[in-house]
Amino acid sequence: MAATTPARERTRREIVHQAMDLFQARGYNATSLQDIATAAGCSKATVLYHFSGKPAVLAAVLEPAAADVAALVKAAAELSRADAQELAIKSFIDLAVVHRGVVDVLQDILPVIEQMPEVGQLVADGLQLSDYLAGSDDPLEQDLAKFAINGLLGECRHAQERTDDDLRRLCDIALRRILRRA
Amino acid sequence: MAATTPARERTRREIVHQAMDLFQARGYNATSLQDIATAAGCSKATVLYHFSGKPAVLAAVLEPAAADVAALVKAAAELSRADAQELAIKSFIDLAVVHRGVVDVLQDILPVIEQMPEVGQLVADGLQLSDYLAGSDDPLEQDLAKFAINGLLGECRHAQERTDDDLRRLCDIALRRILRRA
DNA sequence: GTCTATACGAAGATAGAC
DNA sequence: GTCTATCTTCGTATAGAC
Repeated sequence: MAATTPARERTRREIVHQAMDLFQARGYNATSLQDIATAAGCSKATVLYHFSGKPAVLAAVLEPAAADVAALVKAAAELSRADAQELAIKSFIDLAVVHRGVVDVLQDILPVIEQMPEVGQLVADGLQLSDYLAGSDDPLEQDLAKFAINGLLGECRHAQERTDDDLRRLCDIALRRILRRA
Repeated sequence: MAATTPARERTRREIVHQAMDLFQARGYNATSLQDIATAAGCSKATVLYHFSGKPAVLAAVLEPAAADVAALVKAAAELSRADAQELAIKSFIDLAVVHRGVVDVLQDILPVIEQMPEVGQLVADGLQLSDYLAGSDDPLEQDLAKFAINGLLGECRHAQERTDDDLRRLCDIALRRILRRA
């Protein structure tokens, strides 16, 4: 099979990769297109050739995580409520740990997340997961599930130095304590 | 006792008040000095007459919460470890609920909080409280305390519609579940 | 595809009049 | 104390050459 225009793809990938690192380290707001271009070794104009604007770069950065979350939501929909909760506990932790860089990025755009159609689906899927996590329609349990998610996401922020397994173990304990599924 | 130059104080207070509302609604980064000035009914230059810059406005906005947290840390230092933990559970919830607007604001400056000397003391006091909350030197309990704080702060964000008592009750349940002090 | 050069606007901050 | 006017810097985005 033929390689798909290597030059174009290589530059594009490098832009997304560097943008990810910068968004994570300094936050989305504090990162300019110039910063991204410099880190990627190209010019601002090149970034804007590949992406329609800064929000489009953000969407590309979030895309792998958004796809994983969407797949999880779809899988949970096939299960019974109890099985969906157990899957949500296990898999949500996995996703938050593996994509913890994305968690950092999302944190920074929270105040304006409603005005970003690029992340709308990801937010909607996250809320759906919160529902599966609660395991029931009891408002208290629903609130506790949201509480747990906030704790989980907070724990995965700025946790680059931790090993994946350590972080997973901690989050599993905390989640099961809150949800009383220990 | 003589009133302290009412005109000056009145304008200053109005600036802080409006800045608080704007920081909370749109985030610190997304709020300009012009926005604050317009909301306060004065000019940008007037804002900069009262405050040395945007970070100084932020410091003034955070000041009441910072004072309360500092007082709590000081009070906990006088107690036994077990009593300090119980005080931390009760009072930290109170502070987070009462100052939940400030929690919103802090959220937005997290990525750059290290570069803001204005909030350094508040952050340091928060970490100290996390220590009291853990109740022991066990690294797992320390991590769980941080997890709990993240959940607690997350719950207090964007919670303007909730009553104080509802929010307090929910946070108390969640905190005691995580810390196993139910 | 990628670049340089540039337009355009908004932000923080200052100067000086009133 | 508060204003208008201005400066400077920096952001996004576009135009056109290579």
